[in-house]
Amino acid sequence: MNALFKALNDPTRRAILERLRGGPATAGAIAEQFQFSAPTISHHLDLLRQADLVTSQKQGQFVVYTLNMTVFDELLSWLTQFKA
Amino acid sequence: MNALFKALNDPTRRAILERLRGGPATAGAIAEQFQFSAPTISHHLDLLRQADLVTSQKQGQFVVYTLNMTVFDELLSWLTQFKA
DNA sequence: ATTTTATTTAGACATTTGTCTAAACATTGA
DNA sequence: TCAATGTTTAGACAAATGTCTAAATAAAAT
Repeated sequence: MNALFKALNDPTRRAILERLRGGPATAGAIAEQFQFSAPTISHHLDLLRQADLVTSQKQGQFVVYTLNMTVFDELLSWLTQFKA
Repeated sequence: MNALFKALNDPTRRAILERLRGGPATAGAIAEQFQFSAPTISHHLDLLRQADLVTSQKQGQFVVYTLNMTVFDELLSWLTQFKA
């Protein structure tokens, strides 16, 4: 839960999630979208993975990142606690 | 949206929200629940207010904090974007 | 009036965070 | 085998964050 909120607390990481909503993408393809360096994006992807918001599979020299929507359920149920 | 995620990215602040789920409470009553100093809790409450997650009304020498559930809708709709 | 109680503001300080460049690692292609 | 490409790791650094104590502000009680 901590890792989840931590991961979401950055506009770049949220933008990455939104990008991944359109389907899986390689680290490089994701990085192209932003002005930041590849290592910076790699670090953001790492935090997203730590929060289990994305998964990664190595495909040759590429690493493909995929959105993991399962975790959103956890957030949703935390949230629903307040809807009343 | 930034202030919202920022406010949620702290276990103490989330605990305050859950406390407030049981009804409004004064700054002092909230502070009692935690090991942190009153100024620290005051600062947390300030961040929650900046995110519009709570409102505050002064009542005599007390300040009463109330949960604002409206903002959860915003978060919910951001979230639903991913459910599909 | 003065003191007590409730809360916030100010300032300090250690830790965490987001970014970078340089270097390492791994895979593909010549 | 060597060079190019894609990605991550390591280390540095400024900025942001969470905490504290001391002081300020405001209302209530004596």
